[in-house]
This record gives sequence, C-alpha cells and structure tokens, in this order.
Amino acid sequence: MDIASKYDPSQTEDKWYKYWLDNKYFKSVPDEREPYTIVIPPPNVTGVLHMGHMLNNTIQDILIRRARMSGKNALWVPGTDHASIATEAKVVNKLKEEGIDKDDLSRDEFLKHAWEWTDKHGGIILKQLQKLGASCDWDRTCFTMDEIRSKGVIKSFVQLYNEGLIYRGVRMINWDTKAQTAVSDEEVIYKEVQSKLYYLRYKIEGTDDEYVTIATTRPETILGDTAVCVNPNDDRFKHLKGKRVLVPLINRSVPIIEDEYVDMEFGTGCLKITPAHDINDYEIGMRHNLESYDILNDDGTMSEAAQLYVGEDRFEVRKKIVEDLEKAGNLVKVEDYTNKVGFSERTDDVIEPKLSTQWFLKMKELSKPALDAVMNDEVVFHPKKFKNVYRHWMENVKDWCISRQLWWGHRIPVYYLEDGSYVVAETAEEALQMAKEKTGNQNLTMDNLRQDEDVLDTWASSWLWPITVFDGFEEGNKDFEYYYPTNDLVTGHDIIFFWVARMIIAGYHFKGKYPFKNVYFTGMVRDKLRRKMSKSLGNSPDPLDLIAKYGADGVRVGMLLCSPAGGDLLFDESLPEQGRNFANKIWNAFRLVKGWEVSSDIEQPESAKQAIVWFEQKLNQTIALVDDHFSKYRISDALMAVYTTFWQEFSSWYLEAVKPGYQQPLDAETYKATVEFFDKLLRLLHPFMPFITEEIWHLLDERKKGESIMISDMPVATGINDEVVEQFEVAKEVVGNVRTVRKEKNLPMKEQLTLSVLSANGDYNTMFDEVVKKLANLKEIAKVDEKVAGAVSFMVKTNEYFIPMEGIVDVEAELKKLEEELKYQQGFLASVTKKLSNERFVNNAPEQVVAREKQKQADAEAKIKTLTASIENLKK
RNA sequence: GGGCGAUUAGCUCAGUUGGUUCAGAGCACUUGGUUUACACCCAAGGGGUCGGGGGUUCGACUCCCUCAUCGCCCA
Repeated sequence: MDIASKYDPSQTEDKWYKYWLDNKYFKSVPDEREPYTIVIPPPNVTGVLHMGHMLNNTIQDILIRRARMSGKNALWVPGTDHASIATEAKVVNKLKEEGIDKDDLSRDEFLKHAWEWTDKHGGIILKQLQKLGASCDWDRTCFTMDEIRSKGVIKSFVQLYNEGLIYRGVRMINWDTKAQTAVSDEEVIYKEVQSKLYYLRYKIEGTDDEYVTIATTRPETILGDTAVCVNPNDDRFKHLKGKRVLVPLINRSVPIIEDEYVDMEFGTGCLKITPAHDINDYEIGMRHNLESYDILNDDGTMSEAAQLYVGEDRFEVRKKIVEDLEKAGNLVKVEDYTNKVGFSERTDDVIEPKLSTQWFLKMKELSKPALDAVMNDEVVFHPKKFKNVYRHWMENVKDWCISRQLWWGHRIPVYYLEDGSYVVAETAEEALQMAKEKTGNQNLTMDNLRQDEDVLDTWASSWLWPITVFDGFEEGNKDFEYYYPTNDLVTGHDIIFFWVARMIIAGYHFKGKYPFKNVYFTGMVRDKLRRKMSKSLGNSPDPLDLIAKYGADGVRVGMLLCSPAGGDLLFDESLPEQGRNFANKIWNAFRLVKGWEVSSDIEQPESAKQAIVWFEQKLNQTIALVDDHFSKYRISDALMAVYTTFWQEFSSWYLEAVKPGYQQPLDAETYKATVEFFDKLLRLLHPFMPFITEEIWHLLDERKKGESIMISDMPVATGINDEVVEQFEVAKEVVGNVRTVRKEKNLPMKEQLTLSVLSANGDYNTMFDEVVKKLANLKEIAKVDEKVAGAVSFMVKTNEYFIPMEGIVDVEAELKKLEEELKYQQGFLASVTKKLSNERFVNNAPEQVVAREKQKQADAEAKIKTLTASIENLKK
C-alpha cells in the first residue's frame, strides 16, 4: 500500500463531515438513554467566526463527542442570536452606504431590510463551525427571533409583569447617542481617558465680588446645574450655608446645599449638581428635592432647556463654553486630569447618563435562588474562582433596564390606551379584549391601542435560551422534559453577568430548576502581547485560514494545548502547528503499522510479548487518567495525557519494541494486539481530533458500511497493574543509560554490547529484559556476582550495571562520575536520616510517610555501599 | 475607590485536601543522528534560591500576614 508520508487534512475533513451528516450521527431524539445536552452560546446572527468561538466550540464538541461515545444520548443545540443593537447598527450603516437614512424609513420598512440582511448573512457562522467539526444537531438550529423563541420571550414578559416584577419608570439610565437607545449597565465599558479638569467660579448671589469655585470635567453641563453642594463637615464653607449662587452665563440662581457625599479632598470641595446628567447628582437631587433640567437631546446635541448653544453637539459645546466662560471671567484654571469615561460596548459612543422612562425588571428577589444554587454548588463553576465574582454581582444586583429604543428585537407587549394607561398581553387581540374589560367600552378597536415602540434587550431573549430551544414555555413538551436541565455550558467569562447569571435566574424562576449543571468558563483569546484579539487591531488570524493551513484537528489541538479553564489563552501560530505535527505523527504511526507484512507462520518474539504486557497496562493507566481529568473538566490535561501516551509511550517505546527488522514480517499475534491498541488510542483521541481519527480508523481495519468511530465505544480502564508499569519505567531507565554511555564513549548504535548486572539484594527483575536488549541493542544481559573490571557502570534503583570497555575506560572520568553520585547519595541519606531522627516527625507524620522515608534510607545506604566499593575498585 | 485573581525554566503553563532529592510538562535551546514510519522526525542534554520579606508546622511551591509588580471585573 502506498501511503503519503504527510497527512493531508484537506483530503479527509469535508469527506467525513459529509459522511457524519449523511448518516445523521449528530441527530438526537429522546429515548431511554440518559441525555447529555449542551446548548451553544448563540453567536450573533450576522457575525463571523473568531478565535473565541473556535476555543469555545472546540471544547463543546469534545464534551459532546465524548458523551456520545460513552453511551449517552448526546445533543448539542446550535443557533444564533439576533443581537439587537449590534445588528441594527450594522443595518443602519449598510443603509447609510446606500444613501438611505433610517429616520426616513417606517418601522416595517426598516425591519424588512434587517430581515433581508439577516437572511443573507445569517448562519454563515454556523457553516464555519462545521469546518471545525462541530457535531451539532443542525436540524434543531434555533434563532432568538424565530417564532418559537419570540413566543417564549413575550410569554415570559407577560408572566413577569403579572407577577409584579416588571415596572415602568423614570430612572437614570445609560444613553447611547449614536444608537439613540438606552443600554444596560453591563453594556457600558469604562475607559481611562486624558481629559481636563476645569475650575469655574460661581458668583454668590447678593454680593459683588464673592465667588465659590467648583471643579468639573464636563463644563457644558453647568447649564443644567440646579445646586452647588459642599460637605457639611467642611469648615471652609460654613459661611455659605443658606446662600445661593448664580450659574455662570445663564445666571440661574441655585441654592448651596450640604451633603456628605461630597469628597472634601477632591477639587475645591465644592461640587456642582446636575441631576439630569449624572447618577450621583441625580441621587443628591432626589434627597434635596432639586429641580432637574435635561439639557441634552437624544442625539447628543444641546436641548432648548440648555438655553445656550441649542442644537449644537455636546463636545463642540464643551470647547465653546470654556472660551465663553473665560471671557466672562468665570474660568479660574484648567488642569490635566485622567478619569474614567463610560463608552457604549456596541457603538463606542460616550455614554450620557440621562433621565428616561424605561421598563425595568426587579432583580433582587428573582436572583436569590440563583445565587444560592451557585454558592452551594448545585450549579458548578469551573474554575471555582468565578463563584466569588458571581456572588459579588448577585448580592449587589440592580434592576435591569430591559427596554431599548430600537426596532430590531422583540417588541414590548405593552399596549397603551388613549388615556395613557396600558395593558400587557401576549397578542394584540388579547390586549384589545383586556382594554375593553378595563374601560368597559366594547367599541374599542385596534386603532384605539398603541403598542409600545420599544424592543427588549437582546439578553432578555438569550437568558431564556436553555428553555426556549426546547420550546419550554409550552406545557408538556417532551423534548423539554427529556433534555432539560442541560449538562454543561461552555462560555467566555466576559459574559458571566450578561448571560450566565441571568440564565440561571431564569431557569429557577420559570422552571424551578437550574438550566445547566456545570459551567466551564473559557479564557479570552489574546495575542502574544496579551492584547485581546480584535478586528480593529488586526491581530486575529482568520480561523478558516488556520484550518486550511493546519487542518481542523491541528487547530483544535492547538487551541486546547494551552487553555486552562478561565485562564487567558495567548494564541500563537506555533500552537496549531504543534497540533498539525501531532496529526502527522499519528498518521506516520499508522503508516508504519499498515506497512508491515504480517505472517502467521512466525513465532511471536519474546520482546514483543513483553511490550504488549506493558502497553496494555500503560494504556489502562492513561484511560483512567483521562477519565479523571474529564471528571474535573481539565480538558487540556486530558488531551496532554493522550498526546504523550501516543507520542512517547506508543510511538517511541511500544512501536519501537515490536517493530520487526528491516523488511522482516511481523507475527500475526503482535499485529493483532498493535491494531487493538491503535484502535483504542484513536477512540480516546476522537473527541479532540475527529477527522484524522475517523480516517485512520477506517483504514486500519475492515469496517462495515455506516460504521463510524464517532459512535464507537469510548475505551474503559479494566484494572491497572501498577507494578508492570513501574517495572517498565526501570527498563526505560536502563535503556536510557546505555544510550548515554554509547554517546559519551562514541559507541555506534549498531554495535551490539553486553550488559552485566549486579543485583545488591538479589531482586533483579527480568520481566522486560528482552525489550531492553532490543532497544539498547544488547547481545545479552548477564547477571554477575561481583563488579566487572574495566567497565563503565551506572546504577538504576539498587542494581549496578556494567558495560565492558576493553581497556578504553577513562578511570579518572569514571571516578569523577561515581564520586559525584556518591556525594549526592550521601546528601540524600543525610537529609532522610535527619528527618527520621527527629522524634516529632516520627510521632506526627502519617505511618505511610515514615515507612517511605525508611525505605528511602535503606535504598540510599545500599547505593552508597555499592558506590564506595566501586570507587575502591577503580582506585586499585 | 471596591472586589477577584496571578507571580514557578527563555516562553506558555501544571503542581489536585502541606509529605519521595519534587521542583514538572509542552514549546524553544544545545549536541549527536537519516538507505530501514515520520526533520511536521529520533536520541541525549543544559536551564528555575517556585516575585521579596516574615510567620505557622516535624515538614511549605502548597496554609497565614505583609510588600512589590501585573491582569481582570465593578463603581
């Protein structure tokens, strides 16, 4: 058989993905098996795949494939998110490029454009996931704005409203002037910026030349000032009590008030109060019954209430007003200042705190069960450290502003009557019925009702995701009953509040049960310089290019090799390269095995028998280790365990040990065992590297039509004999020592040597002698009763080994080596003896530990005896 | 300003209830090796006072305090 010496992923990946799809292996329907479910964190419908998705979905696929091979009914539900503000912004931009202004469109016209855009670009990202090998049940693909999901969102709103948890109110919210909508606290990103601190003086009313000086970073907001505030404990301002000052330029008379909120150390100790445009000022305003002037329009220009600069942009006004204040003699000084300013996560607009009428969800009571669930590990976080972060947020949770002044989203199911009152209903028809009952007027028609213009926050649909993907708001839904709660959620820790916390809240509130049992938080993918990967920095490789270059398996391995749960992953192309190299290693191991001529006429060599005895145990040990890692969600460690087992143990030790001589056939028994080992290793590897394992699995042995490694059984450990594994480690050490001697003494590998062994306590174990002979290229291993003269020696455990050198032994070098070893052993013995002569150690330490120390002591003593004798011998 | 976390080999990180002279892995590096699966390879090797200081303990990379540096989240 002619097999290429390099593995070529492009020849296999699409082929096998199609095969899996054709055979419907990803599909899941409820049956008698135990379910294992993951719901995908839905990517933005118009988004493109980035490295974060790669990491995330690789992990999900690994979990799903492993569960599927372990006898579970595994279901991975895919889908996309309508991403209200992000998508709307994209559509607005696209229309602008076409010369269309959103303001000129009706709601319906705009939505038509948005749907067209969604249909065109939506789902590209899911196609990209298929390249990665994602084994999602694509027939179940959901969209947060499709019919079923929308119905669930509306139902949940109505329910929460009826429970008294949703209210409408005027509150200070975060206003995005670009998107012209409110955004939630979580959508505001605080960034440090270089700005100026302006010191402005306000004339005290009724005086000619007395002033108070305040400091502000936002001088344009003085037009909305309704007070100046000092700390009541501040002696400097006692004389101002009860007086009033005049706001510069507009000469509005405002009171001087006292509030402990004011930091006496900051600025001048005098604070201007603008209740309409600062959250703290707002609260002070509430306490002191201050007036409030909203000086900004929704687009960020000055409003009529500002009196001056009406219609001009807030940042332009900032420059102008400083000049005007200077002219008017109110500007005292300007200092450089670094402060933190809130920016919109989506539009990067500077957020304006603004008073606005919005819909809110009361969170305090709602979050209680969700907080408890995580604290007592009913929902388990991996890694645990995120429990603290979660608790902190949940204990300080604020009401959630759920309305957005956008069109792309779920329209709020609130219907206003002409008198300003409203009804809340799932449909317009129901709303009309309720309105009729409410007013007693049976003649009302739809025309008398006006639905709220706003839509809901995107997360108000995604927080229901684990429920709505199974249509869980329908009573008695079989799918929901079978698959819910789901098992694992895999997501970035950056959306712990946006999404994870709220899903848990929704799970308990609507279904009385957690939505998922485990949460695996991935880190952020960063570049080598620890910068977040982003489009604007251009530091993110295109995942599809990477797949083309290194293969999906290679990229998957690369993502995982360096991604502990919750820790950031510093991405570098050397990672997928390492993954690709590993794939090639597997390929060549296969090439070797497949290239052997197999004969049932020859006897199985003793060395092969021994190697098989060992590897069977070694493999068992690895299987158990991998199980253990998975049970603790140490997925990188699990991969590393299989990686080293395949590369070091299987390829470098086992295959070398059973390999026949050049152009010699292999006996049938060894071949059979080798193929079985290979098969098990492939199955262990399959969740990590689905494509190459499927390819080789089919080439390795006869397979029936429709068979696949992805539905084969995950190997299970069947009792490990540690003694065998340990003994082989000794054999490895002997081989390694012989190799070192060869190198040091320039003995070619081809030259057969004789190894003599002197066993101190007669416990020399011959279990793997034949393997040692083969791998070290030895004529024989001879047992001797006394030291061999004129030989190079080394020790493994308490046995001393000799390689005769026929007169070319460098006595000085040998002596030096032995004396170094002796010194080390003496130091070791000293430390052990010290420990053992410490009564408190012997009395306090566990028995096992003491016994181990005693064994160490005995071994060291034996070694020292041997070494001393050898040195004496050499000196003769 | 509040909180969380990190600091271990040149780099990225493990080190799982404190117990082998336990300081480890991968990559990188050095040296040697190719007619006999793979140079995307094989073999051998160098390299760290576990951020500094203090404490608890028979025993500390591991627990406590403190300082320094860095990162993240929140206001």
